[in-house]
Amino acid sequence: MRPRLKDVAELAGVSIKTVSNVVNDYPHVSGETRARVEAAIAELSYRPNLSARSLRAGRSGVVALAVPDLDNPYFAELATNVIEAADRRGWTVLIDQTQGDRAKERVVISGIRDHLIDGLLFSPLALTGKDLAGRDERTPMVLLGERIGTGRSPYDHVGIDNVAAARAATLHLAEHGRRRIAAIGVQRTAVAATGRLRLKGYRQALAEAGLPADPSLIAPVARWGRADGAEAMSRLLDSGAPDAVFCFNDTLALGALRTLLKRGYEVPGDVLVMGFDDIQDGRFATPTLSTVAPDKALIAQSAVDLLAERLSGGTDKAHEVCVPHRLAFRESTDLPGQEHPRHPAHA
Amino acid sequence: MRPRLKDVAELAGVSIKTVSNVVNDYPHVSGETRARVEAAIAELSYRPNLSARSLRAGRSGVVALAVPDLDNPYFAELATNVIEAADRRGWTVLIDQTQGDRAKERVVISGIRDHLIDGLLFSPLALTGKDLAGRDERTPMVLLGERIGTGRSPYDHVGIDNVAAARAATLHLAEHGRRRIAAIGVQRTAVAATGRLRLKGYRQALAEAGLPADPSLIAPVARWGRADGAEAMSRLLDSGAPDAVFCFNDTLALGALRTLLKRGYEVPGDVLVMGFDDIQDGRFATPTLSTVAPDKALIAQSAVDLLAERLSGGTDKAHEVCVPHRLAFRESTDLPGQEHPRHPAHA
DNA sequence: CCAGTTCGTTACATCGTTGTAAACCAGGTA
DNA sequence: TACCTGGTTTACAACGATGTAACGAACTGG
Repeated sequence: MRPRLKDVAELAGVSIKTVSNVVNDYPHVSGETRARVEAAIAELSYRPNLSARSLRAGRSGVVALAVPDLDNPYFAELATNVIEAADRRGWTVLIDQTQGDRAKERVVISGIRDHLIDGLLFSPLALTGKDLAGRDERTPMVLLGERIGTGRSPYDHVGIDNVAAARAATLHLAEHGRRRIAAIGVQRTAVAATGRLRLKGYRQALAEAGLPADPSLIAPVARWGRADGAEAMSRLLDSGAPDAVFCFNDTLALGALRTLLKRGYEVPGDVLVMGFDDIQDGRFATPTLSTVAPDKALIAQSAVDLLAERLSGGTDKAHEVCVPHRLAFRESTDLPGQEHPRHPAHA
Repeated sequence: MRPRLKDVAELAGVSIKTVSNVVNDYPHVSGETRARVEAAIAELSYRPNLSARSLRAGRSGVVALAVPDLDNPYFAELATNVIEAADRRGWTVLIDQTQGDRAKERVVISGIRDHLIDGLLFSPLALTGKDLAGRDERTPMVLLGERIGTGRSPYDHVGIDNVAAARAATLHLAEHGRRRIAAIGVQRTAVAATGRLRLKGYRQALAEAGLPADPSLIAPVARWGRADGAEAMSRLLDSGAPDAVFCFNDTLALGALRTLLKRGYEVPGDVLVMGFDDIQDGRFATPTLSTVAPDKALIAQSAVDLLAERLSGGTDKAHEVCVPHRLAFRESTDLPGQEHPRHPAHA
């Protein structure tokens, strides 16, 4: 079996506690004893039992990150950043995939892993305020991205200003003189707060630019995947072509781009395409994808910091962190005055 | 504080063990007692302490998945599948990112999380056989993808036939009559067994097709990202254009594709492009990316199954599982006789 | 009516660790 | 010599859950 403190203690001829003291760098251990214990530890290649430790300490050093789907590059990149930020604090990250499914999301917040995780970083899609209200508030939770419920929630939240970002993105399209600017990403069924906020920003921009709000230019989707974007774009083209399209995330945009190119439209010549999230794929698509770039590293870092504050018994008041974003103008919107190598085959 | 068995027991007026029996569906509990206990559990919303359980049981129900980088869609998709397969067994997955860094990989296999995880699913990049030899064999480990060392390793391994797959992919390019078939993905510095195997398959195919092995057509890269592929393609074009390119993974291929289109080449007209991994991005690139499609779900499932067998004290002999793959021919290689909508702007 | 069986419940020890408090052993002071 | 002081080490009791063995009660059959 695996060696325990007891085995090390016997081999070194000291008490269990002394070994524990050595392991934990307790100061008052004589050099000679320490050496003997360390030799014994090495010989048996002893490793502390983390389960016992966390039972004793009431802390496990593990936090959970719950996201809809790692297949989605945005969440994969977010997870990468979260894992790195957690690592800096010596935490381990455990990942739950909810598929954006309400039942699964409910399981995640229900404390199913209570006592295994010290905290939860949660990126919800389908939960309502009611679901949250029923939650036992034992394990601290920080919400990422989507804010749940309309009122003041008791949970820390990290996000970006979706309305402002969507507004700026849409305005950018309008500044190119485009007048039929479509939007892809509204979700009819789900709670989809994020989608609603981006829609709001889109509408604000249209109004600001003096453009009519044509409902036929708003393409609903079931999910935010590439296939959904492709299919939605197809519908838009069938029902009267737009001259620009703002997609609520990059995977939708890549899908839309695919449809456009496949059907012979030139991007950005015929249709401008703007995405949201700044996933890596967009930087290597042809044309490269203009997008809203949230500071993902900062989102992850802020979330981990908030959680750490909660864990150390910090403030009661729920914090609301708004992480900055910037717009990345690339070939798919071909901003004049900036250098953008046109695809020569189209030139 | 959080309720323990003891609190529930007191509330229900029974012993701790009886509550435990109810929680664990132990058969011999009278209906009346069970009801009372369940009521108490609900009232306190008691949750078992998983740390205590795993201390007692010697099992945590947590397995670790160590991959280079979730940013890479291949590993993100693999992780998705692993999490699903683990979920079916009631396991939780904890993710380590190694960045393909040898030091970090060594930490992962060194049992740093001994006793927290029951098993390890490991996708190594940089480790040598020597690193593995020094490992304490306490936590069962299953290797994914890369096989380590040349001889028989004591570890279970799940992978695909890289040589055969690369050979088939390259032959497909040759069958189109292309004679200057480049390869992107050789890594000079690292261990990179996978890259070597795919190179071997590539060479076999060239020989088989009676094509000369021109070393200037082999483009080395530092890593397997999009930027590396783009840059390698650029070098290939500068040093005498190839008429087809086999990339050792899809991100390299997407990078290469980007460079080709940016520099005015037509794909597949001027240059055929073939990738490896079948990540989702490739299906929505323009042109869509032909690729080798390993059965990722089966890889994940097999790995989890092997680990489960080890955990239940299974066989001593190391298992070697070879998961089937298929070739996905898409627009970037434009297989004649198959329907492939050409990009109308190019038609 | 009692031995034997089953059922429901319980006390206890244990998993491996660490905080607490107390014991121990110098060496120095009174 | 007796006492104190400080560093060093130790015994013990938790943390919360569960397997074991044993208990009393209710039931069976002879």
